[in-house]
Amino acid sequence: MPMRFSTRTRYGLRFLLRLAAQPQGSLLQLGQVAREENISSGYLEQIVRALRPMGILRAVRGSGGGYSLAKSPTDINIEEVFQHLEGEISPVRCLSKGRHCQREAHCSTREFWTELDAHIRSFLHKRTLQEIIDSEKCSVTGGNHVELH
Amino acid sequence: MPMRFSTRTRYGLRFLLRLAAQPQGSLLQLGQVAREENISSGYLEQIVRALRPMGILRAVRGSGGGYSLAKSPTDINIEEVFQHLEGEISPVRCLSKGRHCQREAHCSTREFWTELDAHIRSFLHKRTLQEIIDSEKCSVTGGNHVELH
DNA sequence: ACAAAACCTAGTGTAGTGCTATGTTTTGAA
DNA sequence: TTCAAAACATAGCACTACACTAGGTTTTGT
Repeated sequence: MPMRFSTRTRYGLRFLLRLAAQPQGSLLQLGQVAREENISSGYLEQIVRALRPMGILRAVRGSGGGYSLAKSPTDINIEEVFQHLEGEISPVRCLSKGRHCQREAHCSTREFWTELDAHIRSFLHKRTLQEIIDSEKCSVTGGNHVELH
Repeated sequence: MPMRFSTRTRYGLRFLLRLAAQPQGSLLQLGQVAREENISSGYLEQIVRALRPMGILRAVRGSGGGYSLAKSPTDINIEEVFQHLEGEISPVRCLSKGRHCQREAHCSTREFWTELDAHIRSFLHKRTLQEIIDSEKCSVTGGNHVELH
């Protein structure tokens, strides 16, 4: 039933959006996000760890610490974010880099999967974090905080 | 790591392509496809069963029976095929029909997921089985039949 | 009658998801 | 200099979905 992004990707994206919503330079604590988004903080820590190599996070350790964005949301590419969170985004395994499919040479569907892969990737590649912020509905009715996870 | 289509979808598509490659009206046996594509015939039967409600298959039972396409490949839509094989194609669960997500009203990412969903769907919706046949490479080197599954 | 095909259902090993538990290290404040 | 609060880190575990296998039944040509 999948062909789905995991919670890792969904939660990770939401975390980044929270950071982006903060005033420039101010720190946001992971625990607070976890509480507000109703996500286990231990789990969220793992997710955030996957993002660290990207270099888009500034972390301040110790009491009073927290996270902020190290780059502007306009410079944070969603394809790259998803690659770090999801690991890989190919719609079929034989397109994963490093993989070598034996059918390759005479596969009747490879061309199709390649095109689909490119189509999805190009969508993600064109997007930045800022664009997701911009596309948010203005009709945020706020108030209750019953979330799903 | 997924965000992947399952083998059901991949095998099912390959089965349909085999049928399409047959001369008009002639029958192709599932067992033969299974052997040639190196797929378990029991598993392929389950997959083919999922396609039956679509009405694109003509099955002849009994000895000497087999399958053929009940529609022209130009009239077989890939989105519909995938929906039958995969069950559902939403990149996130909360977009599945019938599902009601509690975050819906104030979700900062819903708009984004909706757009991605539409983007993938439109790609699949535009395609027919015939177009996949046409996009096959002509460089089919044939000969060896070492397949992966 | 028999074989060969389509048709059908239940069960099963494995991998990956979505966590929890349990730490260690860093740092500001008392 | 102790304490608490934060980031940082690793192992393990329950559950689900995937990818099958096993073992049938029904239909039909020879």
